[in-house]
Amino acid sequence: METGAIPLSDLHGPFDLQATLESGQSYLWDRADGRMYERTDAHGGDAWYETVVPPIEGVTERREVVRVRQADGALEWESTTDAVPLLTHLLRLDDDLDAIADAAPDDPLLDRAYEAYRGMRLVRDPPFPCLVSFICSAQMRVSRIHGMQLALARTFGDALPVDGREFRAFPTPEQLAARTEAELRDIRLGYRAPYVRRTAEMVAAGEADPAAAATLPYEEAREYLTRFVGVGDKVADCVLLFSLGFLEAVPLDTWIKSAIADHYPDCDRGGYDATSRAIRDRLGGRYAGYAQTYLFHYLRSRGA
DNA sequence: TATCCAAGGTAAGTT
DNA sequence: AACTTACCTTGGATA
Repeated sequence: METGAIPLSDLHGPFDLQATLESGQSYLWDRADGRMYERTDAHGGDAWYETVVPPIEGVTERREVVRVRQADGALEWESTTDAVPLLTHLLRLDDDLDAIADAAPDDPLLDRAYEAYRGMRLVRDPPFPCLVSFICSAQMRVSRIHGMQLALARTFGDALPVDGREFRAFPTPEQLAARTEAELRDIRLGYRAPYVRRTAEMVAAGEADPAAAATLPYEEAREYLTRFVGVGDKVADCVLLFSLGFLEAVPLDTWIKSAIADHYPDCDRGGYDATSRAIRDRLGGRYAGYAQTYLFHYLRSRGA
């Protein structure tokens, strides 16, 4: 594999790899030491993370393996290709985090969240794996959602031998569409099994394409994604935020709902659409999704 | 050791 | 359009 390093001094603002990859945004990376999501807040800071990336329009033409860790003020990487453009894309290294944090509204809770995990970036997952991840996320704990994606890759994905090791690609829409509901239930997807299968079938058949939502205005894009089975407003917002670059998207999950109840009660407008607009506005509009993700990680990881 | 409960919701059926 | 209910599975809490 090729190797290299990206000095963090090249970025706009700080960077925290562990917070970025273990904050419940992406479920597609695996931690090489097997200690993903463990509360070893001693530091865990220099662990290797690895993933297999599908072809991405304008970034990679083939499937590639990437490993990355944060050490000595740099992102060290190993990859089957030059990983600089790939990591820049996946980890949003071009985001000006200082500017984003500075533009955030003056709010005591949000200030604490930004302060606690400063350096956490939003991710940009490949669309189909992201869509499946969040279909699986319904009523699940973060660590189990991650386990489900690993199981999908191990059980149904292609093996990629590299340097004597075997990596597993996330299954393609065609591969998942070819499985039965029972086979998906066998790896403990539960009632999400038919949702994943049907959605994979829709994508494989060209009936709809999650990436196509990227060209639509935000609320139309959310509406578009809900055509997939198992995708409601919340899951659609997650895909828009964590894959398609809609930084204004605010997924209304259990944590943000309790934050609304406790801290922004006037933003509760009953339905999803209206509440979404109100909290998006309260969290700064354009980068409201960044604020949401900091709040989510802050509230969830301090066991409030 | 046994039981209960909630976990980054959604779809389908009622009112 | 707003409100109920069922849905797989399991780690962690409670008895």
